[in-house]
Amino acid sequence: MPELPEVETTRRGIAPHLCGRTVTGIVIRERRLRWPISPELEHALPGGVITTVQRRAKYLLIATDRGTAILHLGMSGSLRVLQTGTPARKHDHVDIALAGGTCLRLTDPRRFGALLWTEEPPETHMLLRDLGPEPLGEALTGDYLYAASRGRRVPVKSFIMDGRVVVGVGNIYASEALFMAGISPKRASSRISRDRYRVLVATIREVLEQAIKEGGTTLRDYFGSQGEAGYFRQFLRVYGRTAMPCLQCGIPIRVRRIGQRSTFYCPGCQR
DNA sequence: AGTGCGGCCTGTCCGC
DNA sequence: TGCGGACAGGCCGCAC
Repeated sequence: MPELPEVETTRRGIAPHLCGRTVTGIVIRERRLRWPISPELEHALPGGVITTVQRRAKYLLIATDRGTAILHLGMSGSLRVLQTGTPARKHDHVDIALAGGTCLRLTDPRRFGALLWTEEPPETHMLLRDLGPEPLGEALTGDYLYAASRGRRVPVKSFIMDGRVVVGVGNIYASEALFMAGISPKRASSRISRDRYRVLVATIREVLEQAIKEGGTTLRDYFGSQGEAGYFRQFLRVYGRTAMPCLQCGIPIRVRRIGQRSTFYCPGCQR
Protein backbone atom coordinates (compact mmCIF):
# COMPACT_ATOMS: atom_id res chain seq x y z
CA MET A 1 0.00 0.00 0.00
CA PRO A 2 2.26 2.74 1.12
CA GLU A 3 4.28 4.72 -1.32
CA LEU A 4 6.47 7.59 -0.26
CA PRO A 5 3.65 10.07 0.45
CA GLU A 6 1.93 7.52 2.68
CA VAL A 7 5.17 6.79 4.53
CA GLU A 8 5.86 10.49 4.96
CA THR A 9 2.29 11.08 6.15
CA THR A 10 2.78 8.29 8.65
CA ARG A 11 6.12 9.72 9.78
CA ARG A 12 4.61 13.14 10.41
CA GLY A 13 1.72 11.55 12.25
CA ILE A 14 3.78 9.43 14.64
CA ALA A 15 6.87 11.60 15.20
CA PRO A 16 5.31 14.01 17.73
CA HIS A 17 4.08 11.05 19.77
CA LEU A 18 7.49 9.33 19.78
CA CYS A 19 10.25 11.91 20.02
CA GLY A 20 11.65 12.26 23.51
CA ARG A 21 9.70 9.26 24.79
CA THR A 22 11.21 6.29 26.56
CA VAL A 23 10.35 2.84 25.25
CA THR A 24 8.93 0.89 28.14
CA GLY A 25 8.34 -2.44 26.45
CA ILE A 26 7.72 -4.33 23.27
CA VAL A 27 5.14 -6.98 22.45
CA ILE A 28 5.81 -9.15 19.41
CA ARG A 29 2.86 -11.31 18.41
CA GLU A 30 4.23 -12.31 15.02
CA ARG A 31 7.94 -12.34 14.38
CA ARG A 32 7.76 -13.50 10.76
CA LEU A 33 7.74 -10.36 8.67
CA ARG A 34 9.80 -10.15 5.49
CA TRP A 35 12.73 -10.91 7.75
CA PRO A 36 12.17 -12.24 11.25
CA ILE A 37 12.24 -9.62 13.97
CA SER A 38 15.52 -10.13 15.79
CA PRO A 39 15.82 -10.84 19.51
CA GLU A 40 18.39 -8.03 19.58
CA LEU A 41 15.74 -5.46 18.76
CA GLU A 42 13.49 -6.93 21.37
CA HIS A 43 16.21 -6.68 24.00
CA ALA A 44 17.73 -3.37 23.00
CA LEU A 45 14.66 -1.22 22.44
CA PRO A 46 13.05 -1.22 25.93
CA GLY A 47 14.73 1.44 28.07
CA GLY A 48 15.85 3.41 25.02
CA VAL A 49 14.87 7.01 24.46
CA ILE A 50 13.57 7.91 21.00
CA THR A 51 15.45 10.86 19.60
CA THR A 52 14.23 11.26 16.00
CA VAL A 53 11.83 9.69 13.51
CA GLN A 54 13.20 10.14 10.02
CA ARG A 55 12.51 8.71 6.60
CA ARG A 56 14.91 7.42 3.96
CA ALA A 57 13.17 6.23 0.79
CA LYS A 58 10.19 4.28 2.13
CA TYR A 59 12.03 3.25 5.29
CA LEU A 60 11.16 4.85 8.61
CA LEU A 61 14.15 5.27 10.90
CA ILE A 62 13.25 5.40 14.57
CA ALA A 63 16.46 6.48 16.27
CA THR A 64 17.12 5.93 19.95
CA ASP A 65 20.08 6.64 22.18
CA ARG A 66 21.22 3.03 21.71
CA GLY A 67 20.45 2.18 18.08
CA THR A 68 17.96 2.61 15.28
CA ALA A 69 14.86 0.66 14.35
CA ILE A 70 14.49 0.42 10.57
CA LEU A 71 10.86 -0.06 9.65
CA HIS A 72 9.32 -0.75 6.25
CA LEU A 73 5.58 -0.98 5.68
CA GLY A 74 5.80 -3.23 2.61
CA MET A 75 2.56 -3.40 0.66
CA SER A 76 0.04 -3.56 3.46
CA GLY A 77 1.68 -2.19 6.62
CA SER A 78 0.44 0.64 8.76
CA LEU A 79 1.30 2.25 12.08
CA ARG A 80 -1.07 3.63 14.68
CA VAL A 81 -0.49 5.43 17.94
CA LEU A 82 -2.87 3.98 20.51
CA GLN A 83 -3.51 3.86 24.23
CA THR A 84 -1.59 1.00 25.83
CA GLY A 85 -3.89 -1.95 26.34
CA THR A 86 -6.03 -1.38 23.25
CA PRO A 87 -7.04 -4.94 22.29
CA ALA A 88 -5.00 -6.36 19.43
CA ARG A 89 -6.74 -7.54 16.32
CA LYS A 90 -5.67 -9.89 13.58
CA HIS A 91 -2.39 -8.80 11.95
CA ASP A 92 -1.43 -6.45 14.77
CA HIS A 93 2.08 -7.88 14.92
CA VAL A 94 4.05 -5.51 17.13
CA ASP A 95 3.36 -2.98 19.89
CA ILE A 96 6.12 -0.65 21.05
CA ALA A 97 5.00 0.69 24.41
CA LEU A 98 5.99 4.21 25.39
CA ALA A 99 6.21 6.05 28.68
CA GLY A 100 3.00 7.99 29.26
CA GLY A 101 0.57 5.23 28.38
CA THR A 102 0.67 5.09 24.59
CA CYS A 103 2.02 2.55 22.15
CA LEU A 104 3.03 2.40 18.52
CA ARG A 105 1.28 -0.53 16.82
CA LEU A 106 2.44 -2.15 13.58
CA THR A 107 -0.26 -3.86 11.54
CA ASP A 108 0.64 -5.70 8.34
CA PRO A 109 -1.70 -8.35 6.85
CA ARG A 110 0.63 -9.43 4.04
CA ARG A 111 3.78 -9.30 6.17
CA PHE A 112 5.89 -7.84 3.39
CA GLY A 113 7.04 -5.20 5.84
CA ALA A 114 10.14 -5.30 8.00
CA LEU A 115 11.34 -4.23 11.42
CA LEU A 116 15.10 -4.36 11.79
CA TRP A 117 17.62 -3.14 14.33
CA THR A 118 21.01 -1.58 13.78
CA GLU A 119 23.56 0.03 16.04
CA GLU A 120 25.53 1.40 13.09
CA PRO A 121 24.62 4.56 11.20
CA PRO A 122 21.48 3.41 9.35
CA GLU A 123 22.65 4.78 6.00
CA THR A 124 25.40 2.15 6.02
CA HIS A 125 22.89 -0.69 6.42
CA MET A 126 22.72 -3.17 3.55
CA LEU A 127 19.19 -2.12 2.66
CA LEU A 128 19.93 1.60 2.57
CA ARG A 129 23.50 1.69 1.31
CA ASP A 130 22.86 1.60 -2.43
CA LEU A 131 19.75 3.74 -2.59
CA GLY A 132 19.52 6.62 -5.03
CA PRO A 133 18.66 10.22 -4.17
CA GLU A 134 15.46 11.34 -2.50
CA PRO A 135 12.91 12.54 -5.04
CA LEU A 136 12.21 15.73 -3.09
CA GLY A 137 15.87 16.52 -2.43
CA GLU A 138 18.26 18.66 -4.43
CA ALA A 139 20.25 15.73 -5.78
CA LEU A 140 17.45 14.68 -8.11
CA THR A 141 17.71 16.79 -11.24
CA GLY A 142 16.91 16.28 -14.90
CA ASP A 143 20.62 16.25 -15.64
CA TYR A 144 21.14 13.48 -13.09
CA LEU A 145 18.39 11.29 -14.56
CA TYR A 146 19.66 11.95 -18.05
CA ALA A 147 23.18 10.88 -17.11
CA ALA A 148 21.95 7.83 -15.18
CA SER A 149 19.82 6.69 -18.11
CA ARG A 150 22.61 6.52 -20.69
CA GLY A 151 22.85 2.96 -21.97
CA ARG A 152 19.70 1.86 -20.12
CA ARG A 153 17.20 0.05 -22.26
CA VAL A 154 14.57 -0.51 -19.60
CA PRO A 155 11.27 1.30 -20.02
CA VAL A 156 11.38 4.69 -18.32
CA LYS A 157 8.69 3.61 -15.88
CA SER A 158 10.85 0.75 -14.60
CA PHE A 159 13.81 3.13 -14.56
CA ILE A 160 12.21 5.69 -12.25
CA MET A 161 10.87 2.91 -10.03
CA ASP A 162 14.39 1.53 -9.56
CA GLY A 163 15.49 2.51 -6.06
CA ARG A 164 19.12 2.70 -7.10
CA VAL A 165 18.18 5.46 -9.55
CA VAL A 166 15.77 7.42 -7.39
CA VAL A 167 13.82 6.29 -4.34
CA GLY A 168 10.22 6.68 -3.41
CA VAL A 169 8.57 6.59 -6.83
CA GLY A 170 6.13 3.71 -6.55
CA ASN A 171 3.68 2.26 -9.01
CA ILE A 172 0.90 4.82 -8.61
CA TYR A 173 3.03 7.92 -8.74
CA ALA A 174 5.23 6.64 -11.57
CA SER A 175 2.17 6.39 -13.82
CA GLU A 176 0.96 9.80 -12.68
CA ALA A 177 4.28 11.61 -13.13
CA LEU A 178 4.81 10.15 -16.61
CA PHE A 179 1.34 11.21 -17.67
CA MET A 180 1.91 14.73 -16.37
CA ALA A 181 5.23 14.86 -18.24
CA GLY A 182 3.69 13.53 -21.48
CA ILE A 183 6.18 10.67 -21.60
CA SER A 184 5.18 7.14 -22.63
CA PRO A 185 5.93 4.66 -19.82
CA LYS A 186 7.18 2.17 -22.43
CA ARG A 187 9.82 4.46 -23.87
CA ALA A 188 13.39 3.24 -23.42
CA SER A 189 15.16 5.29 -20.73
CA SER A 190 18.04 6.09 -23.05
CA ARG A 191 15.70 7.56 -25.66
CA ILE A 192 14.51 10.52 -23.63
CA SER A 193 16.07 13.96 -23.92
CA ARG A 194 17.65 15.99 -21.17
CA ASP A 195 14.85 18.52 -21.40
CA ARG A 196 12.18 15.86 -21.03
CA TYR A 197 13.95 14.45 -17.96
CA ARG A 198 13.86 17.96 -16.49
CA VAL A 199 10.11 18.02 -17.00
CA LEU A 200 9.82 14.54 -15.50
CA VAL A 201 11.69 15.56 -12.36
CA ALA A 202 9.31 18.48 -11.98
CA THR A 203 6.24 16.26 -12.32
CA ILE A 204 7.64 13.61 -9.93
CA ARG A 205 8.09 16.35 -7.33
CA GLU A 206 4.72 17.87 -8.04
CA VAL A 207 2.77 14.64 -7.71
CA LEU A 208 4.59 13.50 -4.56
CA GLU A 209 4.25 16.90 -2.89
CA GLN A 210 0.58 17.13 -3.71
CA ALA A 211 -0.02 13.59 -2.44
CA ILE A 212 1.76 14.38 0.83
CA LYS A 213 -0.34 17.52 1.19
CA GLU A 214 -3.50 15.43 0.76
CA GLY A 215 -2.36 12.83 3.27
CA GLY A 216 -1.50 10.10 0.77
CA THR A 217 -3.66 7.94 -1.47
CA THR A 218 -6.17 5.62 0.12
CA LEU A 219 -7.00 2.86 -2.35
CA ARG A 220 -8.13 -0.02 -0.23
CA ASP A 221 -6.90 -0.01 3.27
CA TYR A 222 -4.36 2.74 3.69
CA PHE A 223 -5.03 4.93 6.69
CA GLY A 224 -2.79 7.36 8.52
CA SER A 225 -1.43 7.07 12.03
CA GLN A 226 -4.67 8.33 13.54
CA GLY A 227 -6.83 6.16 11.29
CA GLU A 228 -7.64 8.91 8.80
CA ALA A 229 -7.97 8.28 5.06
CA GLY A 230 -5.74 9.89 2.44
CA TYR A 231 -7.42 12.19 0.00
CA PHE A 232 -5.14 12.08 -3.03
CA ARG A 233 -7.17 9.39 -4.74
CA GLN A 234 -9.58 11.93 -6.16
CA PHE A 235 -6.66 13.68 -7.85
CA LEU A 236 -5.35 10.63 -9.71
CA ARG A 237 -5.14 11.42 -13.42
CA VAL A 238 -4.55 7.97 -14.93
CA TYR A 239 -4.03 5.37 -12.18
CA GLY A 240 -6.99 3.01 -12.03
CA ARG A 241 -8.85 4.89 -14.78
CA THR A 242 -8.74 2.17 -17.46
CA ALA A 243 -11.11 2.95 -20.38
CA MET A 244 -12.16 6.22 -18.81
CA PRO A 245 -11.58 9.34 -20.91
CA CYS A 246 -8.23 11.10 -20.58
CA LEU A 247 -8.73 14.32 -18.66
CA GLN A 248 -6.70 16.18 -21.27
CA CYS A 249 -7.74 14.69 -24.61
CA GLY A 250 -10.67 12.36 -24.00
CA ILE A 251 -9.03 9.23 -25.45
CA PRO A 252 -9.65 6.16 -23.25
CA ILE A 253 -6.91 5.47 -20.71
CA ARG A 254 -5.08 2.21 -21.27
CA VAL A 255 -3.51 -0.27 -18.89
CA ARG A 256 -0.68 -2.67 -19.62
CA ARG A 257 1.95 -4.52 -17.69
CA ILE A 258 5.43 -3.09 -17.59
CA GLY A 259 7.94 -4.86 -15.38
CA GLN A 260 5.17 -6.98 -13.85
CA ARG A 261 3.27 -3.91 -12.70
CA SER A 262 0.01 -2.47 -13.96
CA THR A 263 0.77 0.75 -15.78
CA PHE A 264 -1.83 3.35 -16.75
CA TYR A 265 -1.30 5.86 -19.53
CA CYS A 266 -2.94 7.91 -22.25
CA PRO A 267 -1.89 6.78 -25.73
CA GLY A 268 -2.72 10.22 -27.07
CA CYS A 269 -0.91 12.47 -24.60
CA GLN A 270 2.13 10.32 -23.86
CA ARG A 271 4.88 9.73 -26.42
C1' DA B 1 26.27 -5.06 -15.75
C1' DG B 2 21.74 -4.81 -16.90
C1' DT B 3 17.46 -7.10 -17.15
C1' DG B 4 13.51 -10.04 -16.03
C1' DC B 5 11.29 -12.87 -13.08
C1' DG B 6 9.99 -15.66 -8.82
C1' DG B 7 8.77 -15.29 -4.38
C1' DC B 8 7.25 -13.60 0.02
C1' DC B 9 1.88 -13.29 2.27
C1' DT B 10 -3.22 -12.25 2.96
C1' DG B 11 -7.36 -10.15 1.39
C1' DT B 12 -10.54 -8.84 -2.09
C1' DC B 13 -12.92 -9.02 -6.15
C1' DC B 14 -14.66 -11.10 -10.32
C1' DG B 15 -16.48 -14.72 -13.22
C1' DC B 16 -18.38 -19.13 -13.25
C1' DT C 1 -23.17 -19.24 -1.67
C1' DG C 2 -18.95 -21.35 -2.93
C1' DC C 3 -14.71 -21.72 -5.39
C1' DG C 4 -10.71 -20.85 -8.25
C1' DG C 5 -7.87 -17.52 -10.10
C1' DA C 6 -6.12 -13.00 -10.83
C1' DC C 7 -4.59 -9.11 -8.77
C1' DA C 8 -2.93 -5.63 -5.20
C1' DG C 9 0.49 0.29 -3.40
C1' DG C 10 7.29 -3.25 -2.52
C1' DC C 11 11.47 -5.03 -3.24
C1' DC C 12 15.11 -8.64 -2.53
C1' DG C 13 17.75 -12.13 -4.69
C1' DC C 14 18.66 -15.03 -8.27
C1' DA C 15 19.42 -16.75 -13.12
C1' DC C 16 20.45 -15.40 -17.58
